[in-house]
Amino acid sequence: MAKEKQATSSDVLRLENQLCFRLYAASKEVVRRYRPHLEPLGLTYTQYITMMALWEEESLSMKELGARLDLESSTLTPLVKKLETAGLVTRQRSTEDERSTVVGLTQAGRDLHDKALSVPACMADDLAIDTSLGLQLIDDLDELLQQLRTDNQDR
Amino acid sequence: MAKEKQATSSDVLRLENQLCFRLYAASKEVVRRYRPHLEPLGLTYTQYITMMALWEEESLSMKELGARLDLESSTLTPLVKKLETAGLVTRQRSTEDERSTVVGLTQAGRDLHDKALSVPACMADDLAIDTSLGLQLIDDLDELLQQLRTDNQDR
DNA sequence: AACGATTATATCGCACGCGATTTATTTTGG
DNA sequence: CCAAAATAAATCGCGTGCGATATAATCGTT
Repeated sequence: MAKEKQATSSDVLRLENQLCFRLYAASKEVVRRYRPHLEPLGLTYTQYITMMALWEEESLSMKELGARLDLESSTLTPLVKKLETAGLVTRQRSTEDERSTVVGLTQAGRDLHDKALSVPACMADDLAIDTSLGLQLIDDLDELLQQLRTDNQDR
Repeated sequence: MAKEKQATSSDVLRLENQLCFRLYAASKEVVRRYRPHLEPLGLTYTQYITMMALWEEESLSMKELGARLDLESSTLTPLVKKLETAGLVTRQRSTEDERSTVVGLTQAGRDLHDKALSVPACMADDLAIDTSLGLQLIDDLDELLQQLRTDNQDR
């Protein structure tokens, strides 16, 4: 392997693998760290981001939820049903388009918002990520996601 | 900590502000993009990175594999058993420490390496990530992972 | 040597996550 | 106006992913 600065073709090929694996590892690690903070709320990470979307909008269709969370209906349907069973959300067919299912918050779901307010601060403490690194990663991940989604269209 | 722009409590909860969500979304998207390239090999992404580790080392214990891939034995055991069923790897108890299970490559597993060589190039084409963005993300994710793992120790 | 602690895997239960398919509803083109 | 295409959810099957626990082997201490 070349030791100097020069990038060989195998370096370039390896880049994709390395980037993917690091994303995969970092994502799993951060979600793992969420678990203890979310457990008192009775939520998993995916349920938590679903509730976050609803705390912002109060009510969203399954399609809108899927677009925001980047999840398929096959993932979302059972997940939202669990939240419904837990008494946090309601599910009902839209009156204007009966193909659409609208998910809304119950009072218990709204109430959970207050308890959830402490989660980001706890996570910030727990992760103890350097702030400038965090901000830079957010920017770069946004750019990555945008690049991934724009060239999604020619597939 | 204090910025000129004060963050409100609801800003803190906002989906778009969360590093974690971006990692989660980016990781899923990249793994999704791998799928069509790995399907001809009969591998999932997790199976692929497992085989990559073995193509590098020829033989690894379950513990070593878990450390490399950042996976628990509860994930790894069934996964490696599937690779064994597919005829790609062997599993046997270590003779020197019978607690340890050693995973090795079969000839079919070694042969698969050649077919897999084209995958990173296909992914590089497919993702079409800006090189400097990719390199920067790798560096930043490395730093993130290191920070996560060092303060893991006081938990 | 003995036995409690540690270590390496394996097992179990639960929750994603998605492609493929199905069902119900709306939209559209002739 | 109506059948075909498109759309929105739901369902199914399979493969992770992990915490909790179980099991077996080794280590450490006396």
